[in-house]
Amino acid sequence: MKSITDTLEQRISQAIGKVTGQKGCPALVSVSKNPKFGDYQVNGVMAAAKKMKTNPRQLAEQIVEELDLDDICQPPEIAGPGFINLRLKDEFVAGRLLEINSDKDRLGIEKVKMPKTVVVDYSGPNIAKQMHVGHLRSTIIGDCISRMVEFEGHIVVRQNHIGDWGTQFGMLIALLKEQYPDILENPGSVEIADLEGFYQEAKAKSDNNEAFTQTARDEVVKLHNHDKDTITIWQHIVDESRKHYLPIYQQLSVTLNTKDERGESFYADKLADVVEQLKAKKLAVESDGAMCVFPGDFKNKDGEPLPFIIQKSDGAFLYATTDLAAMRFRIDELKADKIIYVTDARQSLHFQMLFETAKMAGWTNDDINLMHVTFGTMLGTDGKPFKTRTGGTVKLKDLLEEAVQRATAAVEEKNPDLPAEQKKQIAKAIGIGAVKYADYSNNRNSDFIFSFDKMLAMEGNTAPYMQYAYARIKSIERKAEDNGVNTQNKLTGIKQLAFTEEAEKELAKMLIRYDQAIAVAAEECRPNYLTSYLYDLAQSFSRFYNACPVLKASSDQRAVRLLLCDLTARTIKHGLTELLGIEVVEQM
RNA sequence: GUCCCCGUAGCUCAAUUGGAUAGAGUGUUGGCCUCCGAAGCCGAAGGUUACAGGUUCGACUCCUGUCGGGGAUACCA
Repeated sequence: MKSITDTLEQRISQAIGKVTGQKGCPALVSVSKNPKFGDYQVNGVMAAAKKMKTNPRQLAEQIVEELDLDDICQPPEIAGPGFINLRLKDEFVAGRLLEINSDKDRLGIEKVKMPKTVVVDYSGPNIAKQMHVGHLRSTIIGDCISRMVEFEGHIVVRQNHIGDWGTQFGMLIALLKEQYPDILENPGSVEIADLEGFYQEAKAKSDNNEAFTQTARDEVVKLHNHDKDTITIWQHIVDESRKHYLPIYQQLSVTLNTKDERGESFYADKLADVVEQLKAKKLAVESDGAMCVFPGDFKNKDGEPLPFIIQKSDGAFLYATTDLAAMRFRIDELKADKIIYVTDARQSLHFQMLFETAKMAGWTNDDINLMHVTFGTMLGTDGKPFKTRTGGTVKLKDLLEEAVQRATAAVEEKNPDLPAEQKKQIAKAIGIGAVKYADYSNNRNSDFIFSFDKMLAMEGNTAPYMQYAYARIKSIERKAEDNGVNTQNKLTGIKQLAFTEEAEKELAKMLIRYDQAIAVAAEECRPNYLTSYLYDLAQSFSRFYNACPVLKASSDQRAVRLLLCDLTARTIKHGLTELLGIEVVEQM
């Protein structure tokens, strides 16, 4: 079914067009902030009046004359300088709820009619090292974007642009060869249990031992020349590394898989061609020994044109080259209509130059939407970059473990009598959910202060609050079941409902807005719009819960209220598990 | 120097991109459990949206400038 905002937007825009005789005067329908102004408000009349050089209130009256919204709204009201305020009819709201109720999978939300191919580039860990907190935001924000866009009905191609080809692999290969001289005979027998330790060891040796440094350099050259033995060892390191980061994706309920990996190594043999073509197009020129493109009018600190360096003076390629190759692959082979890059804000200049260069080269055009989705830095409670007490980087694994541990303590305190296995599962859902939700609920552009205490707080806009709201509803349904009322049986095939209490209506109106929340969050790539909606919904439910007894209500009322409970639970569950990748629990 | 992001209640943050009286949480404070899970709900207090101009019916939002914080800025990614 079509979203209410879209329906209203369409009909009212049409009426505006008819009255003014002009195209391009959108109705600009939005949800009213203040209930005094109804449920939805039309903001576009003032702009249209300006265009027509006419009185906005009069224009609004003419538009209202022309409007037929009787099936949806009560008679529209004109207010202020020329707003049109709309109040939904109870019957319409009830009808919507019944439609949502009858669609178990998609809660009545239509798929887009014209699916696009959307490439989402996110996570992208440097796999020589263990994943640390710096990877968290890209990983989960990108995952939520992928899930939302996919749910809308677009074709999402996830791309995990892993760092698997850098110079650091030279020293890892050299060290592995040194420690296990017979590794080539049986690479599978060698395990790297402590990836980070192994990296540190290689780095220390590289810093202090010239002979080793030279060997490492030689290995890089061999790697890039596809030397068979070196490639074998490299592949082994990649495989070992994968054993470390795939479980973290799994723990985070991140949808990335091995098949989504398309890292630096994949593009390695496409880089020379990128440079050749840019040279042929006369875009790349030599400057200070390096091959550079000078896109746009970016300046360096001396006020001179800023180069986008695609080949170093020693002949090596850089991430600019790789990103250009990747963009060509995504547009030419993956047929991307849109590419979303989820990386921190510090890389914004790089992406501006990348996009500009690709445009100059004719590798992309205005039909392809290139979007750099930025996010701020993760800070500690002291406001400084998030580090361990000793100043090291925080490993993602440790961070998640601590979150689960803290959640375990909370569950133990609140609900000690649950079976141990269930407590464990709840603690995991709460702990991991808290970490993810805290990040999602923040505006991604702001720097984000990481605080276990805040995110695990049981009150406020947190994962536990959302999970609690869900668990409470499930508790009602269990109680109903005990009284011989099966909620699903009761609600299947329900044909009509009537609201009696204000709290019921408020909750119902929240429920029918879920599609709009997803649409906006996906469009802007802002998960916090979604969490914000879910939180409003949960609060709306809590008010309803306090005001309207469900099980003790009369039979008719009970049916309406059970439906409201069930749809709330399904919406929260869908939002959390399907779109945010956060588990819900039946009890907590 | 140039460019980008940010500056909103004591604190942590929103504000659907130009809409009406700037909202939540937390903290402070007053109330609500013989009633479906109080990890909850209702109320009070708390603001010159850093500052100064400008654009217009209307500005936290757009433009100009100033102050303050962060980041980027030639061969790491």
